[in-house]
Amino acid sequence: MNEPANWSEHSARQITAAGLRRSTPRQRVIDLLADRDCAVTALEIDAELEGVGRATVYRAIEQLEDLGLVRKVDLGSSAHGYEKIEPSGHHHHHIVCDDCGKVEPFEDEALEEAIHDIHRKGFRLESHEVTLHGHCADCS
Amino acid sequence: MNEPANWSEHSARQITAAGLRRSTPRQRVIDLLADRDCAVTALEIDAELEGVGRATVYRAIEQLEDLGLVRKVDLGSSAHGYEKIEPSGHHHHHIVCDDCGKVEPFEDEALEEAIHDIHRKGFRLESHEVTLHGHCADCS
DNA sequence: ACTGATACTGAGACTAATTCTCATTTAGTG
DNA sequence: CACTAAATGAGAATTAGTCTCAGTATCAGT
Ligand SMILES: [Zn+2]
Ligand SMILES: [Zn+2]
Ligand SMILES: [Zn+2]
Ligand SMILES: [Zn+2]
Repeated sequence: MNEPANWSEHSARQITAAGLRRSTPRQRVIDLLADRDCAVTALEIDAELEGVGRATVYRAIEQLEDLGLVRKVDLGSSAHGYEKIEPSGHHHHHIVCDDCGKVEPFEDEALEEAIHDIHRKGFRLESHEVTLHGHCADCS
Repeated sequence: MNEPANWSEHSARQITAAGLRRSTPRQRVIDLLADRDCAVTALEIDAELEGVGRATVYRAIEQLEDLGLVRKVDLGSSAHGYEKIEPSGHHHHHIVCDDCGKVEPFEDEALEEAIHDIHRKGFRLESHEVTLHGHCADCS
């Protein structure tokens, strides 16, 4: 019961609520992110969105990040992408093949529980990122 | 019962075993990493090691990584550093303050168990990285 | 210790990713 | 419609990281 089609609308509303305007270029970035279920890099977005400037793509991502609508994910070998954050809190983590760079999403309830049980005085925890590294079948 | 003073020697031995030579510049990179208990960025190493070229720093890091002597760690906001890998397998993960960028190491046994229980067909898992994000006391 | 083969090195050119600047356009308000 | 400020795109600037290459240093063999 996810709401992939709604994240775009939800984000547009949050953008407005934050006092920002509804511009076409930014909305196109939002729509592209809404369509993807896993990480996309800033340059991929830039390349895919003809007519939208690089600067705009980076700015949009930054704003969405600030509003907690998008999260940055480490994709190994110095690359990183962004993916939408479902308001439900439902999310996944990533396994990356250190040989070919393939990235695969995964979910694990026990892992989530272990993380939720971590408390650190002097820190208000808000999110987490887990990346498993290994070698995929093709690279073994 | 850690062996912080020995990692440097251990690494030097592995370097030799891999057919590489014992050069002073590379050894200086190793020694610097041996001294640190948490992540250092490549540029920090470069800045701290007068007389050692940037290229050499990056090359040394890459070789140490390939030999499994050093691991890359994500430090939030597009920065990443490297830290030595204890032969014992003993390691820590990181909490980063999304406001000021402060990074703090932590260890959690339950988390490690949860991670070790994860199996993914089509993937031979070898290592993992966990980063908790939040706000430190100073930034709240 | 001398020698040769070759790993290693530093300087700086180069590339790629991201940020910044600024003149122009556009959304939203009245 | 008119005004104001947010937003945009082109491209310059900055940063991080990689590559090239001519000279240097390591090490095995003598
Ligand atoms: Zn993903
Ligand atoms: Zn999680
Ligand atoms: Zn650390
Ligand atoms: Zn661990």
